[in-house]
Amino acid sequence: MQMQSHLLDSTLIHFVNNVNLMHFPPVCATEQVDDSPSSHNESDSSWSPEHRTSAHLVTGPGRSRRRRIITVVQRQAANVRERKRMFSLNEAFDALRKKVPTFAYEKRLSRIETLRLAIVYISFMKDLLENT
DNA sequence: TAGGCCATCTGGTCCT
DNA sequence: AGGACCAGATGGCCTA
Repeated sequence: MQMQSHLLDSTLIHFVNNVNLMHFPPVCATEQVDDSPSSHNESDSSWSPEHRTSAHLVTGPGRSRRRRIITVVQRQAANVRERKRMFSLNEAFDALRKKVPTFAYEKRLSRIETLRLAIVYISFMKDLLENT
């Protein structure tokens, strides 16, 4: 048992040494579509603080014309929900970071690095299982 | 100082 | 109708 865990430890060290996140193959090169409805900025005359709480009429082709009126209170509540959602997402990332092997002195993995390392680690362990 | 990462805000869309 | 999810925009912080 001890020998087995030692074997696993050395294999993991080997794995960590060999993994190179910088050369992870790009998964999906998403097309850049420039019809983003949220690409508002200060130069947009309709975008003033007074208009921030009123829903904009969506007129783009293929877009729903359904319009949703959002009050300041609803917007603030939605912001709070979004913060909570992102917080729980980050908690999940932290949990995943703890499961993925890294050296202690290494800087904290970013979210994208954590995901990529987890993918590599899972396939590594899968191969290990199949070949023993 | 440029680039990477992250938090936050925001509006659109989907789902209940 | 309203919450969840998503993606774009933006600004701050940090590091090479």
